[in-house]
Amino acid sequence: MRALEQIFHFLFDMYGGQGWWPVTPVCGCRGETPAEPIYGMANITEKQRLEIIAGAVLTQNTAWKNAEKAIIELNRRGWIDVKKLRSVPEKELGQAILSSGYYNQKAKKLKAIADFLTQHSIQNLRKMPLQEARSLLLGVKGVGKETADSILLYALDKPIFVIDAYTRRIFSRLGLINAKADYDAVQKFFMDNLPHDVFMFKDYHALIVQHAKKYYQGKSPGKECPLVKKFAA
DNA sequence: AACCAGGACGTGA
DNA sequence: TCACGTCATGGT
Repeated sequence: MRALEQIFHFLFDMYGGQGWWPVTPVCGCRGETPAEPIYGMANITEKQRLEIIAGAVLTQNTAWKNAEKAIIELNRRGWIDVKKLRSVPEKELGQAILSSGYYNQKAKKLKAIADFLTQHSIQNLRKMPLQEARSLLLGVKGVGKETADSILLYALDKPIFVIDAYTRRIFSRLGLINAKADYDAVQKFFMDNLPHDVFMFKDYHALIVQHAKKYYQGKSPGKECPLVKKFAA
């Protein structure tokens, strides 16, 4: 099964490297605030890792643009900080992230994660074996499989493949997975057929989102998708 | 003006 | 296990 690797290269040639996770310029922490999202992120800061974790929650079933506004507001208030997230009243936190939708639930989730990070620091989580960190994350209320895996991959640099609704749409359309397959089965399929490379995993998922936004929204998903004629079974 | 966005969780069958 | 309701703002 080389299809998955071939599709990655096809998408990479088509769109180029995506440089996910998109860290906001205001969380730059590199002296100057860059005008555009930072690509590569080999030496990301602790604060940026926390911003990614918060972003993973804020973008749940929400357009990234709306989540991003909330992230910028959190930065503006100086709340991309574990202690701040814990100490600020939940109601105020909700107001700060209003634009991301589900703001009451997400305020609770951010607090739950902040509490969790007090017990298990980002540094410790990074040193931890993948599965151990994963099960700990899944124990946090509001953190499901996709969010946990997004955090593991993009904030903690762990080699795990993120599955989302877009992944299902594209690859079931190609006939490579069953549309009703559960999260773990789809993830296993990708991880069994790809080298476990963190940078590739990051860009692959980002490319899937980019591609899906172009060809898999609206009525008749996948209509003009160039992957279909080349890779559909 | 419906419809949907880079989901997760609680509930009842 | 599985289907379904709930949470909610902002763009098309």
